[in-house]
Amino acid sequence: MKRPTIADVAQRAGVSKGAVSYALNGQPGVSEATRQRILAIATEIGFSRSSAARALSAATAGAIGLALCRPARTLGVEPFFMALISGVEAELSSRSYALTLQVVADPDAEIAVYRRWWGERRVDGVLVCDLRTDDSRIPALEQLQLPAVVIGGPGGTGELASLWSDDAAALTETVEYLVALGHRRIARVAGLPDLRHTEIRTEAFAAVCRRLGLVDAVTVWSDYTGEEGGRATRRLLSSANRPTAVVYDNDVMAIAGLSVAQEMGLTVPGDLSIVAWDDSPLCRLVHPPLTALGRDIPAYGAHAARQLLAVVAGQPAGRVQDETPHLTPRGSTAPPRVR
Amino acid sequence: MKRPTIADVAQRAGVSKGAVSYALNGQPGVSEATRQRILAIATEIGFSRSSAARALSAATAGAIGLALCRPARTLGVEPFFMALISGVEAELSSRSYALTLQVVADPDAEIAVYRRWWGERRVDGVLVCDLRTDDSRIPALEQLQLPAVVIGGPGGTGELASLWSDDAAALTETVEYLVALGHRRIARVAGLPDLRHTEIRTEAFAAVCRRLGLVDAVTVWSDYTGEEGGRATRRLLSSANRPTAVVYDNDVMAIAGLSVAQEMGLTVPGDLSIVAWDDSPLCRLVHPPLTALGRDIPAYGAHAARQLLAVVAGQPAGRVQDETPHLTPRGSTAPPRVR
DNA sequence: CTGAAAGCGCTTACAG
DNA sequence: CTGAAAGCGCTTACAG
Repeated sequence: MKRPTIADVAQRAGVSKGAVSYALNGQPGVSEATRQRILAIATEIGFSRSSAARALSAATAGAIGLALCRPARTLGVEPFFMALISGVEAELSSRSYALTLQVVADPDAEIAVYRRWWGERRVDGVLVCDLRTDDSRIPALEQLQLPAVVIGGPGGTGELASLWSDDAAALTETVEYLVALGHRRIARVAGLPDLRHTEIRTEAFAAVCRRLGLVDAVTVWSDYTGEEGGRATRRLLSSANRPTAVVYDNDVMAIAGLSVAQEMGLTVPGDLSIVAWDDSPLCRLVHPPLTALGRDIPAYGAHAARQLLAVVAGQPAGRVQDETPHLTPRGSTAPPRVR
Repeated sequence: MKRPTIADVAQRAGVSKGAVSYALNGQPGVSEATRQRILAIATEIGFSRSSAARALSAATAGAIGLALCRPARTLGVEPFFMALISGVEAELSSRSYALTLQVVADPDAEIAVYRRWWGERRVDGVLVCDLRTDDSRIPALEQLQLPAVVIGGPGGTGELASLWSDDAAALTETVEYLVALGHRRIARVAGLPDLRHTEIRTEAFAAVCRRLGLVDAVTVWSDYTGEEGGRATRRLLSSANRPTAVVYDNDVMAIAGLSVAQEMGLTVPGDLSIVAWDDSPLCRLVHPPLTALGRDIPAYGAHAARQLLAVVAGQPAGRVQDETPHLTPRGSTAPPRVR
């Protein structure tokens, strides 16, 4: 099947290629009647502009890039990324932008991808995930002047645009809720320590525990996998002065923690309260369903995409705050049973 | 930062743009010494070819497309797609191909996306997921002559290339295993009925149950969500002659089923054995860990990508069989407790 | 082995 | 409001 070109449309319409281009782009230069006729013909013969030709002459790729830097096994299990991507996608496709995805092994590889994308003019901008402490990707992107929106912060995003949510407030609210239930020994199973949001949560956790006088507050580090989350839980629950509540940095670890508690003969929430971060459907899959900190992830992705498109269009890079995660209490939290 | 072009490289090397192009493409037309010098200069000044210019002149997009047709909520929870994508990605990026992703609402929207991608020359080929019974995407792709590999089958893939795994054999093995344990009342919670692989599994289930004389074998339909999977399980377990074993079409429904069983006071595996399809890390997250039918999904994705690239390169469309899912027995299956 | 030139399909000043 | 033409950055026959 031969692909129709702009010349085919022009010929059919009896106008020049330039006129067709103006009509397609909604620019002045053609009368409204002509524009309508041209558009009708384009639709009729199933014409779509070559993205390559368009990119070459208009110097716009019509695509944005997302590089995911996590090992394949973590990527698969956490619903977070798919939810984010579906939101990004919804926003992009409504504006006829494509999403180019790449899985990378580490931040250096990710920088190399950005450099290549920039050189190839393959994307108009990128969405940056998993902001780290002292993140080498930030200066690299600034140097390339590749439009970018960092999903993360606040802080550590340099001159780049960013979209962040107030994890500190969410964590503080959670601890206050647990304390209100009567908990005094609260532990936290954190994600990777070099991620910026882990750091933010860790600081907030320390601050609220200090303020509320929780001396036994302990944070243990993990890597978001169920395996590690389970192991960390086993360690916490085996300690002499075991916690009566644990807050997990993602849902997968929380589910693993629940299963470890049950395996050790503890009742949830009687002996142990559990709170998960990221309220995916997984939290409602288990018994008891997990109390979780959640927010609308697809909306977050859509928001980031919209912001990136604005930056691509030349608007100044801003630091935008998204919805704060809110706590949905379910069956996994209750007052601690006296022992 | 100004992006270097092929002309910059040519000038630095003191050769023509054509020579640089030949050197970059590994084609004859330049001496080995010149080629090395050109490549060194290209690396030195950080040159990458414009994907747009390349696509326009070489008529190759350097990208393949993947349209995902599932509601956002299902997409997020099932680890299957992320695992598949990571495998696809690994194969593509090793060959410098990009992956263009799009989430669509239904098959018609998906066909529209294919048509647009084709018109825009945005992708060189597509990977087709979730093959349906009498799938309208197949004739549409055949008509467009857009290179494609259908992930699914056997059967129903028209003249297109396809990659399939023998789900019938896997399900048969599973039922035989359960019968060997002593189960006689086996139920199956199936995925969406119009998916080709659901149909294949349903037929295989009916066949093996007939062969082994299991008169109480029952299949109930669901939609892959935990919610529906849980509901289906509740229905099954409330029936007078409730099954002693249930096979689920994905891991999410199996986990929901486990939780429903526990909530109804049944012991797994004592009162009920559970088998999950798709052996993701989720299966090892719960207690007891789930016996599951699994295979290497990233490898499956990589295999499909490799096959698509071959089709794009002009090789004939074949029907390739991938690894058959194998059963990994864990704590959720045992001989039925006599009652 | 190398160079000059046409062409891929658009966009966009520039004249009319 | 419209047309003719240059140009985006490559690839690829075609001469030398």
